[in-house]
Amino acid sequence: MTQDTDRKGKANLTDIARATGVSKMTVSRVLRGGSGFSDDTRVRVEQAASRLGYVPNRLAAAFGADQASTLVGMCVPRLTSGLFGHVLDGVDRALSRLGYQLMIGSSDHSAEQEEAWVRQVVAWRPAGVILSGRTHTAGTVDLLRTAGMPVVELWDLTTSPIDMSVGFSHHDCGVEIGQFLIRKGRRRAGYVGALSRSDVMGQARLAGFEAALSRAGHPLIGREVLQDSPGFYAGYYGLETLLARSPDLDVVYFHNDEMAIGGLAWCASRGIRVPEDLGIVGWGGMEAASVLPRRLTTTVVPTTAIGKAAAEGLVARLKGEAGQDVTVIPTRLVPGETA
Amino acid sequence: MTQDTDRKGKANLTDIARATGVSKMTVSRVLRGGSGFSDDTRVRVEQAASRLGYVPNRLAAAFGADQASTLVGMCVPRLTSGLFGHVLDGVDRALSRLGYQLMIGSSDHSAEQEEAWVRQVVAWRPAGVILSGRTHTAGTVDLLRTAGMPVVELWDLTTSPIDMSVGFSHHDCGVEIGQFLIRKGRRRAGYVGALSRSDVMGQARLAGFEAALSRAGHPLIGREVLQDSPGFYAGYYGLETLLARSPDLDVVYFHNDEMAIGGLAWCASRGIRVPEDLGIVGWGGMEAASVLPRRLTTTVVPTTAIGKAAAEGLVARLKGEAGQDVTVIPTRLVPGETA
DNA sequence: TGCGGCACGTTTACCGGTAACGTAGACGTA
DNA sequence: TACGTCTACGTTACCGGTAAACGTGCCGCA
Repeated sequence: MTQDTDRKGKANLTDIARATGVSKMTVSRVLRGGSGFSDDTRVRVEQAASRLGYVPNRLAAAFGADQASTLVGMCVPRLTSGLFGHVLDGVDRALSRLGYQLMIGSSDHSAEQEEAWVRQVVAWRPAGVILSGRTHTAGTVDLLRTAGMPVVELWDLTTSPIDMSVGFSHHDCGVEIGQFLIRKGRRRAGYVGALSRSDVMGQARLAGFEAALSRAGHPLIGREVLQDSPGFYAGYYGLETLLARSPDLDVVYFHNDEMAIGGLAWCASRGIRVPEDLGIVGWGGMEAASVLPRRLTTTVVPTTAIGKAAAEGLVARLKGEAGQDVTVIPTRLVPGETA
Repeated sequence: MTQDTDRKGKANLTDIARATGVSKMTVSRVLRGGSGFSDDTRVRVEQAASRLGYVPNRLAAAFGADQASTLVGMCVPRLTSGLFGHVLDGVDRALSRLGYQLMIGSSDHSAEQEEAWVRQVVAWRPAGVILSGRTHTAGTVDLLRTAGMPVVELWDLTTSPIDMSVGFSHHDCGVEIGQFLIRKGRRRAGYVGALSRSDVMGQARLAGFEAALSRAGHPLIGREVLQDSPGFYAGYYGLETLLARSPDLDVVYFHNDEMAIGGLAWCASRGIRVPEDLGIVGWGGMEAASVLPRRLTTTVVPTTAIGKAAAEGLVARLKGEAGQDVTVIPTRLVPGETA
């Protein structure tokens, strides 16, 4: 009795087996909901388990049955990004519903930091890994290939994924905005971005934007890319700097909505009318953007859906279901009233 | 030679031992950087390890040496919250620098969902757990107490933590804003909030706010608490609803900055002058708030610092250093220009 | 010459689960 | 009665590390 009640917080299968008078294998079978035991045994095992405050040891289970654990690793560029918060949320909801646990890390837009994280996380023998973007070091790819676990690359589509890819094309977002602005009659476009380390995805949008403008015969006039985090301040001061150099722009494409809102704030402070004097275009689909006095012209990214699709694709592959290698989750251009 | 080069992605200590001609215990010591081996042995082991593409198995390590793993669990109310994104970032940076891995989950402001998550995560025998808020089920507390691992409750301070507490008092935030508004001559205050499930922390701010107003003899006139997520929309329409009922308010305290910005947008659309006709006060210290045409009156929360302090406190306890049980990270009232 | 001590190892046991296989008894059937 | 089959368990081995205990050979020193 004494050893029953003084739960030291560490009852294991053997303790339950002893208390019940069966073998620990039988206890394991009952607790995992298998078969091969009587109803009477099941009840006695369950009671003993709850009386002893048994907490299963997944470490031992995942290690012993050397097959897949229920751990999934995910690496995002920045944890402070509102967009990736929604992606994470989509992943987390889908995974926890399916009984998986999420390990996260951030790369700070550095492929080297991503590799360091992958090296750490692979040591935990996770069931699968979700990465952001398509730019990885050779070491990262090697590590994941030899580990032989499902890998989803999300956010920026690639036609030759390590394993699976979920997202959209950043380049095409830029192209779409470029064509849209040309149709709206804009002819003198500028760009304001921010480069935290090597954010290749923002660069891909810019490249698409430039390509579309050039094809239309009205190439990009000026650009201002700050070495700063892509937030409101960077947009505010970035626009100021850009217009000091190129005062005759008629529209500015921003790295994202936060920066575009910073740009709008700067226009408001200088009495510049939007969109009459200057068009302002963002990217990302921040919630804030849709409640501004004027709806921001931007590209809305279905963040939660991307996270959900990535998680579900991963789990499908784990269960042996043949899923698609590349899943496109389309973005949506919202015309808004600022361009 | 063949078995050397055909790495099936699963070399273990025994393989390296065989390749090097030493025992696996010696390999273990070398790879963990201990002592008790010659320089020659070290070099040969390291070379064999890299040649075989050895990836340590932390599952086995954490399980075998049944002492602490390097896993840390953290549960936040919502992954999509900008503030908690920064907290997560602070935790993640501190932990990864110290060699720990982060497992996350979200409770959606539900103590029951938090308990379900704790039950999952404790099964992984993490080194420690970080929770958000001070409201937990009895089951959660029990689980963590018997598991006997360090626990940090962050965000909302409690004087009787499960183990450790890092953050500030939400109640005091409300009191401070209440006193501030009274000093500024406001006499007819309202409140607009949103209640996603049981967000007790917003309620604590409201309670503090009301108490301060009542003590000053000018109690809260009206409130509007929406059953919605506390974003821009909720602030916009919440203010509209509140003012329809109580048109003569002279200041409104919002659940957070997002909602306050929604409120500002509504005022702008109706030609209501801020702060002359109506004061607007937020909470949280969103980056956006400081670049608005008028700086928002709000309380800035040092989110990253809280995350960092929580992670470092946890690790300090793991290393046996005696840390504080309760760490106060003060918030800062920013007067702004909207009240 | 013998002894202690150090540097450099090896051996053994074990963590807590799970897979694979073994087995006793009940029951059905030819 | 002999044989097969099913149910409800028990036994054993093993996953890949780690801790602790236990060898060695060589050195210096009394």
